[in-house]
Amino acid sequence: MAYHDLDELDEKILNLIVNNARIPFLEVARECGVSGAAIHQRVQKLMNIGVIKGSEFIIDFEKIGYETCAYIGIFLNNPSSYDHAVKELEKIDEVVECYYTTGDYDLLIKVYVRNNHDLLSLIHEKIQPIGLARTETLICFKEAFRKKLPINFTKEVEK
Amino acid sequence: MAYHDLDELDEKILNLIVNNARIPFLEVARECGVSGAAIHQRVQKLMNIGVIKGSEFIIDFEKIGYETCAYIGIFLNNPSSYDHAVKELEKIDEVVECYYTTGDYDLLIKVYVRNNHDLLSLIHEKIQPIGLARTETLICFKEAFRKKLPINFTKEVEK
DNA sequence: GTTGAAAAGGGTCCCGT
DNA sequence: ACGGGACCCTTTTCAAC
Repeated sequence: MAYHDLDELDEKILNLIVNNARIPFLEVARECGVSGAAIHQRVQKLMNIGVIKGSEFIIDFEKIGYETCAYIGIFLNNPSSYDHAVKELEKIDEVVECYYTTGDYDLLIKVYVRNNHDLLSLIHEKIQPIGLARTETLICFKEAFRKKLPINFTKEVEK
Repeated sequence: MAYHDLDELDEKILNLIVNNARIPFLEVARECGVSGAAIHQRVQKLMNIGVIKGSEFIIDFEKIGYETCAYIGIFLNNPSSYDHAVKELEKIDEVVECYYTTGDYDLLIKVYVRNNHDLLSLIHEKIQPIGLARTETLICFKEAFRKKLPINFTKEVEK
């Protein structure tokens, strides 16, 4: 089932719940003018088809001691080592996101550490030993903003 | 109030709820061996001090038609234009994250678009007109994984 | 800061349409 | 696929410890 089979109600529900996972479904129901059971069914459907992958609380990692966030571009020695590198990177707690990329790097990862000193240790003692060609680090010293893509698949937006 | 004032119970609660915003607090209470009211109060406190910034449903954007994700490194013409650039970038729907960075770029942003064609339009028609020196695009053609940092602030982990 | 209980409200399921 | 309703569990509040 693709998103083409989803309708305006699915879209409205998604936009209502995406920024607040704790919103009561009955409130969503009232907003949408349908019953709570309908919302319940729709959300269930959206989870079954994988459009909704889960929910999470958003934590301010800076406030709990992880004051350094960085992106690290990774160059692999050879293409065959992709899977191995990803598997090893996934084992490292501090690595929270990992992408296959085109362009300069082979992989791009996002990491959280307590401070710059820990960043260096992380790279030297955990990331480099995996067996990469080279890495390039980009420290994020401030998150300017973070927001959600408006969900919109029923009518294409005009350019 | 800093994270140093948080205790093992706060830590345990955070680890239990961070990957499931819909978990009943009573279930958390049972896991932690305290009352539901205690969990309720703790979560309230964690929100008040900003450790919990909110909650969200995790959407698979690929499944709703946004098949291209990219990071774009931005070079500004001059340092004074930081704030203006950030303000303008925030207005663009497709830009979902923005960081001040050290290293090669001045800013790093994350964008979601429907396809590569839309990525080009986005850069040429919305991002470049803000008045930047140059941009460098890095397309993520697959998210290898995404996970959460284990929350751990009571005892420092040994290296 | 935590508890237990009470009141209010939401989640879930089943059946009828 | 949706609505109504029943049942049960959860959220939220508050007095008391």
